[in-house]
Amino acid sequence: MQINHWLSPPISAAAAKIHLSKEALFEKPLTPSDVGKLNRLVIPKQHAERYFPLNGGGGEKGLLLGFEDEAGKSWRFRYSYWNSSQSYVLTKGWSRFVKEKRLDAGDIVVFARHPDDLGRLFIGWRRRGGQEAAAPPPPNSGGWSGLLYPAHSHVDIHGKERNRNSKRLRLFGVNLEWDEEEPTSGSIEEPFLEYYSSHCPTGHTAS
Amino acid sequence: MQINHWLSPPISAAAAKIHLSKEALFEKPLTPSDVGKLNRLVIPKQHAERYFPLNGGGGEKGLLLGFEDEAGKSWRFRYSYWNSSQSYVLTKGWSRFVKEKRLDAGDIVVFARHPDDLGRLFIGWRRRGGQEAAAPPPPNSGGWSGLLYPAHSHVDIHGKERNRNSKRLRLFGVNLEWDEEEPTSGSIEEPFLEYYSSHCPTGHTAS
DNA sequence: CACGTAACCTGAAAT
DNA sequence: GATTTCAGGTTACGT
Repeated sequence: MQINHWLSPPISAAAAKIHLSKEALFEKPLTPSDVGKLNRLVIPKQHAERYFPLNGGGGEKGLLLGFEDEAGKSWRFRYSYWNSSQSYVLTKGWSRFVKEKRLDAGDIVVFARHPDDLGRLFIGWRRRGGQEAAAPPPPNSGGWSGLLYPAHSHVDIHGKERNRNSKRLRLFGVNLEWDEEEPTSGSIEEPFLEYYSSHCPTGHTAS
Repeated sequence: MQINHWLSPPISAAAAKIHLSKEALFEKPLTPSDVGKLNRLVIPKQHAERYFPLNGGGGEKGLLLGFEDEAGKSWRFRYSYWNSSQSYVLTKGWSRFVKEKRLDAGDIVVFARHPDDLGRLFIGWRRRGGQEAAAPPPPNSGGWSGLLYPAHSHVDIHGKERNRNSKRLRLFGVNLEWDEEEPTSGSIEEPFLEYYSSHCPTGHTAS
């Protein structure tokens, strides 16, 4: 069963904002092309236009987007719109990210931003679902050194990525979403932190 | 056995200059990309910077280089530096040359200049090596209506192209280099002229 | 709007 | 082992 890691159960958005450092934007399950020789990541149009708008003036040659990963490492990607395929893509720099993180088709890339500085972007990832609950994650099985909360009220509601067994709760104008099945025992935060931070070089663990 | 056509045996540079009309600069064995759909010829950096320097002032958008072929026909190519690949290229005009000369991968393009007018450039070519010594060259098997001598004293001394069985002689400040094995019978000039000029429409043959 | 070509990008290989 | 080179790709754009 897939755990939706950043949509933790009964935490209010305000409470989350206090000790969570990232605002989730969207996820992209990687296609074979996303991790293959095309050296590009297609960003679903609805997310691209909502969070990374290219309003013409943004530059016909696209722009450079800077992200931080779970270790605080900086990643800069060229972001542009391809008329030929009518799609938004990350190009230059993307293949290096795929290689360093050993990403494969089915793995999921997570985009987020700083709640108080919307220009500060983060990129995370996790291994493709199916094994997390069945076995302890191997080292480097996922990346992000912090908690997340959703940025808006309709995360993938219409997308294929939405977990149809999840539950939603609207608090303080923000919808929260989480999985009901197979709740983790004990603290709701520890497994998440354990999972995401076990290999984090900056030491942001749940201790 | 490949004949090094412009590095003829015991001819002094001065003698050569009297009746040879071209100063050899360098050769480029054509890659599949050089003759393919990329419509560009990559000029090895060492040769580009030595003979076709683009000193910034040459124009960030490159410059137009004019050459004469074996028939005296004028060819103009756009010559520029690609920052992305850190390489010097001939672009505009190149594909027409490839098509007219029927150049294929492995064929060799030869660059030369006028000894007394260094701004006068020549471009020649020959079919890929391996058959010249084994069989008489077919019509249109190579192009250049003149003799060549090396432009400088260290042609590929450190490169892979240098024939390790060749001999060198320094005369008048110019190193000459030639193969000792399998010397051509008779005149040292006739095979060269025969080979390069057999199809020359202007009739500059060895007659 | 299809085609030709300029410019950009990357991986592999050489150094 | 980091850097440079360049062959082989890509997209973008002008005609």
